[in-house]
Amino acid sequence: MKQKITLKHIAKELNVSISTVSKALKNSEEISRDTKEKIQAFARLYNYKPNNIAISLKNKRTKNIGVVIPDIVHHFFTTVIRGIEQFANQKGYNVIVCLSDESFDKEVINMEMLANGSIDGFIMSLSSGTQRKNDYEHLQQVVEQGIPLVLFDRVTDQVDCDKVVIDDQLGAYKAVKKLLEEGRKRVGLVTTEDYLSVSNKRNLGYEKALMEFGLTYDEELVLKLPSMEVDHQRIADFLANAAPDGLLSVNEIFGINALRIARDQGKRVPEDISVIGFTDGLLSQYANPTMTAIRQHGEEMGRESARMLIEKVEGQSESESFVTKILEPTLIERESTIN
Amino acid sequence: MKQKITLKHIAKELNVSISTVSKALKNSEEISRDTKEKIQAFARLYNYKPNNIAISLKNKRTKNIGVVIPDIVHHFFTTVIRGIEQFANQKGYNVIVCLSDESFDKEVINMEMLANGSIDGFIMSLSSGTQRKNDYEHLQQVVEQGIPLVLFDRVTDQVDCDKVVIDDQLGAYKAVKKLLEEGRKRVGLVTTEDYLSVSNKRNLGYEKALMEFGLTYDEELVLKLPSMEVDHQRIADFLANAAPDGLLSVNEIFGINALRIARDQGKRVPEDISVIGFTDGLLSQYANPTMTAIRQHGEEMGRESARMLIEKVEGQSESESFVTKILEPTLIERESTIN
DNA sequence: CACATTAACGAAAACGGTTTCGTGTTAATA
DNA sequence: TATTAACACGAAACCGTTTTCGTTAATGTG
Repeated sequence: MKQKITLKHIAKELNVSISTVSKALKNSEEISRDTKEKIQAFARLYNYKPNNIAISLKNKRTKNIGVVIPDIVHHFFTTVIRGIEQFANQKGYNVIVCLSDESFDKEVINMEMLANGSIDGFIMSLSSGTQRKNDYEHLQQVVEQGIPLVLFDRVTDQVDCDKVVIDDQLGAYKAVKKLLEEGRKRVGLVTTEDYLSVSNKRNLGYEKALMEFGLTYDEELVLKLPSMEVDHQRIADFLANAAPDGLLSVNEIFGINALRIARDQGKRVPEDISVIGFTDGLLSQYANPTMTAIRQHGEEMGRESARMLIEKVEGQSESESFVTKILEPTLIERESTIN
Repeated sequence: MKQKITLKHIAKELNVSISTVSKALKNSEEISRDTKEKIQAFARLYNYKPNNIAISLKNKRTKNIGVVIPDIVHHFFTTVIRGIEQFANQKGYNVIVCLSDESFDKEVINMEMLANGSIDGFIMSLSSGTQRKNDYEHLQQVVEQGIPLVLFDRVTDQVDCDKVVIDDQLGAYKAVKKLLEEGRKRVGLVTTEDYLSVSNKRNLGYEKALMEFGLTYDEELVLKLPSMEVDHQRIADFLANAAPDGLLSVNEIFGINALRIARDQGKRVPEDISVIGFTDGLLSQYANPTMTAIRQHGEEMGRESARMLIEKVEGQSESESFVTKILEPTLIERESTIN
């Protein structure tokens, strides 16, 4: 087993000091050509690579960024990670992924683990547990310690930091407008309970579009599910009782299920009911019929988050200015609505 | 901005030495009750947390594990990561995710970055680029340096290390057997070119089942796609020309597409053609018709990989014994086959 | 020849911990 | 009273780098 070689080894072997080796490998002017060549050759021969940990300790910079997300088995988050990776990697950063599993406690634990020197900054999306609890002390702490933080998608205005979101209200508005322009009269909404920031905004967009078309918000047409779990029965009952002729779902999975259930109930899609779902993941593309969707641009969101974070991390500027970047959602029309 | 507090700060503030503080916080017997209480109270008050990097440097253990996978926007890998996270987190480890993007070069770069002290061990699945190139030097190097390595799913027997796979051959065999038992006479296979280890084994299982039913391997019934890209045209041509009445796909996405294309060609599924796809991700569950699938047990694979890796990392045993854990694939029957 | 300058290198501190090995003080023992 | 053991703590090495600040010897200058 070839143990990793250190400066000390090289120094001893070549009868020079550690500092000389260090300088030689950095091509310092201080060291003579002869010595540098000798040392560099030796280092190359033994495949010397500096120890990241030691360097991190010295510079107080790890070149790691911590990403904390609620769930990874979720196409949207997965595309965001890809975007983050893309940008971060190219800048020489590694990505440490932690899953909060939608739990406040896990979110806190993960952040505390990472905040003790393991990372240079955080990119995160709040767990539903955290949004429900409405407690952001752990984020405040991180910010106070001077660790850069970028929030994406599920954000809160109770924490001052950089943020990247899509215009959720606009997205919902676009979708509902599309449905109303099709001539739908009873446009329903499948959403989660109010604690989730994004759902909230999407609900607003839904209302706004209704108003604009002279319709009023009808509670009967809104199904609020308590969690991310798909509750088939409640969706089925909702579709049967409220009898919507258009439907917006705040996420993909509810939308896909609604689509299926509607068909099982003998409704034709899109003739009897047209459906639009948020996110635009693989399921929307491959469902039958394919589902019209609001694209959230996860990859761009990830890249942008990484860009903003790394700028803060590397920026010497102590400027306490935070920006919120708002991406525009795109309506992708497919078979579940009328073209 | 509250800067993180260190042992040195506490020591100075309390007029004791750094060693005393360190020992006191570890509740060492060496330190008097009074002093310990004083120090511990102070540390708690200022929310002292030891610096991970410093500890890592000292113990030469980072409590990080590196996961290198070809792609993250892929349900299977995503479930594996979740399994890894689950186990690793509970053991106090963080997970650094790197994407090779199916590229040999990126795989090498990522591993080299991490191998210089950033992680205690690797869990990885080979990129297609690597399998195509058939070059595993970077893995050999890691192993030689004494860094534990666990390969999962896409493995190679050219590297001696722990491995976790499903019995791909058996999976394909089960699927094809199911199709043949339905009475299918022309069972086709959609696969990738031979360089991918898993595809290879699945092809073998396909052949084995055919043989067992007295059929011979017919090249016309096998479509080998050159990459992971979905080539609609070739799939359509294949379905039209070879006219299979049963189909196994080595991955989900090819399967789903084949299913769609077959229907577009006027074929009824499963009456005219029944389809089984590997992986069993969300698409299989939500396709229309839902797709019968070979479940790969990604989460279990992840947990198992993490378990094996951490055992090696923490095990003092220099036992050079490597095991390959083989998980049994499960056939999940759905609408795309006849029950 | 005395002095200043420069080239080439090493010693040591620092990053933030852990840990081994003293060392001074006090109390117990002979 | 002299010896010893236990107690409570500090000094220093160490992990692997980087970097500042000497230090030495050779060279150049007047």
